[in-house]
This record gives sequence, structure tokens and C-alpha cells, in this order.
Amino acid sequence: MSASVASNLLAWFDRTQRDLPWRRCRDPYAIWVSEVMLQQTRADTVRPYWERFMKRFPSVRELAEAPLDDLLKAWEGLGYYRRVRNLQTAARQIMSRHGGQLPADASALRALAGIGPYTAGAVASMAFGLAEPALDGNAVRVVSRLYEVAGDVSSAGVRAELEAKIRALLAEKSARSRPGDLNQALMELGATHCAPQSPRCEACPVRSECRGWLGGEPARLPLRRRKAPVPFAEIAVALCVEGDRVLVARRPETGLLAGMMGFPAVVLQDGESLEEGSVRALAVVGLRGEPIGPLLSYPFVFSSLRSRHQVILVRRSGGEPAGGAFFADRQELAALALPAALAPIRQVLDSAGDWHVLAAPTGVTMPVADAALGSEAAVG
DNA sequence: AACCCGGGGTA
DNA sequence: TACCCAGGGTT
Repeated sequence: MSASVASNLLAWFDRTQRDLPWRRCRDPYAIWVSEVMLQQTRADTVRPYWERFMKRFPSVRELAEAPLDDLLKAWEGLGYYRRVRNLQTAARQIMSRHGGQLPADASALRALAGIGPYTAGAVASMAFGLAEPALDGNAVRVVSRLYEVAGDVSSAGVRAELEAKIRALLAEKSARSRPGDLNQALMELGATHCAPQSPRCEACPVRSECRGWLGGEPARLPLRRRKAPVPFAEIAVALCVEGDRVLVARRPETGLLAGMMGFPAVVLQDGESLEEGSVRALAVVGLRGEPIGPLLSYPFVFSSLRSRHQVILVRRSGGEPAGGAFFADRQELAALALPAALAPIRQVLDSAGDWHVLAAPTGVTMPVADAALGSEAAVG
């Protein structure tokens, strides 16, 4: 019936595909790294990270043997930091299970840390030419519209249905020798034409085959259940400066920003003041302390949490840093991988000529924060 | 199946 | 603002 869909997609892809650096190489390792970076992350964002990462960690072995802090620094700002931990776990699994070479097998790939159904299919098809579907968010949108699949795409059954549609496309004669390109063509079409809200159907290479377009309302698909509202949290951040050093602490191994370095912080409970929260944050890392005064406040939106970070200066009155916390000088702070949510604080510290003024008992220097932050980030 | 996990682009 | 993105892991 639609034997031309695959060939039309491939011809269009050959004509218009974006020039992405990982498309220039055939190294399975390089393709794998790019696919992990591309999880929930746009190609234009990934590009510079991938270039730097490949120079610094050019092979599975170097990734497997790298210090975790170096990996986190290379990942700084990309988010979902669990990805890079899993990447190293998988590199070590590849060393021990597969002699340092990525396995040319979807099931074996799927068994590696951080590789799920999508990434297994993507690497299998792009790096090894296997006929495996790579069903990402783009492909979900394109395929659900192409075949007017009207079920909830977050359900396992509908996902299987969509994968079956892709398998059928991969089996078409024109696609048999290039499954990776067909998968990429589906994703490319979703990224550039088959947009969530306003698809550019006029320029679509498979419009005449698209049941969604023929039905007149392609943008109503795909269907998914409504997501729960995003909760809000007030976060108290204790900034403890002593001389030319600032207290940093490693976050818990579970939950938000697991295992990342940061400044002592707690989520304020109902009725708890910023000052009380800051004392509690210090206690977590083994210090007694007293609040000096607020330094800055800014909103930060995660995908699963809206927050307001309230940064308050504190002074240690006793105790020693415990549990991975320590006082870092400027050089040590610069070397730490910090999540983007803490970037405004790093910026204040970087632009403050002398940290002593931040530790002053009175007359908190708000102009420093205002100058460093910009109007959007500074919230009262 | 539901929930959690960063960050950023875009309509 | 709301949505969603070359998703995966845990429970």
C-alpha cells in the first residue's frame, strides 16, 4: 500500500539532513555517546558537548578509566547527570563483557547501564546496520500521525504498535540496507517539519501517505495522558564563607541532582524560616552555625520541580565539615561541576573581588548580587 | 503504570 | 506561561 513511504523519507533525508558532527563518523562508541547526550536534549545543545567529550574521552577504555569528577565536569550544564554515571558504568560493562567493543546486538546493548529501548535501537541501527526501530519522541509523533494511531502513546501497547510500524518500514526494499538512516529520517522529520503544534505539512515528503494529514487534523496526535502538576519548593541555600574559601557539599546519592556537588541546602518545610533552614542545612554537613543575612534569591524551574532558591550567608560557630563537605578556594570551586540551578551563586562568587565582604556580619552587599545576576533572575 | 530526574528552546 | 525534547531507572 504505502511502499513509497520509506523511499520518500530516505530521499528527503539524503537531500536535507542537518550536518551533525556525530553523523560524520561510523565509530559505534561515538554514536553511543551522542545518543546518550541526545536523551531529552536537543541536537544544537549537544553539539559542543559531544565535540569536547570525544576529544577528552575518545574511547570506551578512556571513559571506563576516567575519574568521575572529570566526567561530571564535561557534562556540566547538560543535566540528567545520572546519564554520565551510567555511561561510565556501561563502559566498564563493555570492557568486562564485550572486550571493549560495543556489542552488535540490540538485546546486549539494552542490557547495558543507561541504554533503554530507544538507545539500543538507535545504536543497533546506526552503528551496526541492524533492522531495529528507534522510537523517540519525534518518531512517536511522526508515526502516530502517519498511521493515525490514536491510542495513548505512553502506554506499552501503543508503543509496541508504533515500533511495529517502524519495523514494517525498515522491511521495505529501499530501507533494508540503511535502517539507521530510516530511523534518523523519522526523527529528523519530527524535529524539523512534523512539529508538535504547527506541523509544516506543505513541505512534508510523505504528506500524500499521511493518514493524519488526509484526516485534516494531524496536530491532534499523538495523544497522551495529562501530566501531574509540577510542585513548588522553597530551597534554602547556606553560603558559608571563611577567609578566601566557601563551604561546598556533596548532595545525597538519591533524589534531585543526586551525588552532585553544591552548597549546603534544604527544602524549607511548612512554617520554617530561611534562617532556620540554613542552620539545618549546615547541621547536615556537621557544622553548627548562625545566619548572617540573605544574599540573593532567584527562581529556578526543573522539569519536575519549580523552585525558589534563597541564598543566605551563614557563619560557622563550631564543628568540622563531614560527609564530603569541605571549604573550597576559588580554584577548587572553579573545578567543581555544579548544576545550572547553582550558576547564579557561582556567578556572584566569581564576580566578588573579595569573599571577605560576603562574610561581613552586617551590611550585606546586595549590589554584588544585583550586578551579577540581571533583572530576570533577581526576585525579591 | 506511575513517578522521578536537568536544562533549554519555542509558540 | 505550557509544552516538549534523539529517555532511562526505579518502584
